[in-house]
Amino acid sequence: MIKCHLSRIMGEKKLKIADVTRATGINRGTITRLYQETALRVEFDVLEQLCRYLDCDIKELLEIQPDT
Amino acid sequence: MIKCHLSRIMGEKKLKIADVTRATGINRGTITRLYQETALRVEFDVLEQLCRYLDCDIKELLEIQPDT
DNA sequence: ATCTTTTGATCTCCTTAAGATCAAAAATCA
DNA sequence: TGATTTTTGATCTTAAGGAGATCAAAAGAT
Repeated sequence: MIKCHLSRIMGEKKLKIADVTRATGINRGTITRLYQETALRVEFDVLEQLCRYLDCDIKELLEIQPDT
Repeated sequence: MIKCHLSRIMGEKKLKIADVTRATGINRGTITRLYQETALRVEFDVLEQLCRYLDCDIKELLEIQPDT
């Protein structure tokens, strides 16, 4: 299972979904899905834009969870 | 730009596309696109299966390239 | 209380991966 | 070398789910 840490990172930076939407131009629905962890895939340019805006690495955003 | 290092990793391990297809069950077209770097997005479960099979981390497979 | 902003929910449209197939190229073997 | 098997490139259709938009409710600000 792949875990997306967007909500934690945004929390740490006190960012709202609307902030990320405004700053990156990424569709709000897309960010919401990643935030809520309902997304099953990701476009490479979305991943890149998010990392750049959040000033983080891919590995900080996406992590492979060990099986439970 | 996001760089996918699948071809290099497969090369190092001397794996063919057919090998990865067989072992992971991922569609050959999907692996080919990642190998040729024509894919524009990736399903999370494909990413996970590839990392597990190749025994690598997401960061070894996907990297954000600095602008050229 | 009113106005603005944010967010959750939901809808349609569109892109592209998934999956399958065919033929050519490459590799394996007799 | 010729025959057989394997691998791969190309391409087509189908389908999944993100893109984009909208509406209403909730939250926040004035």
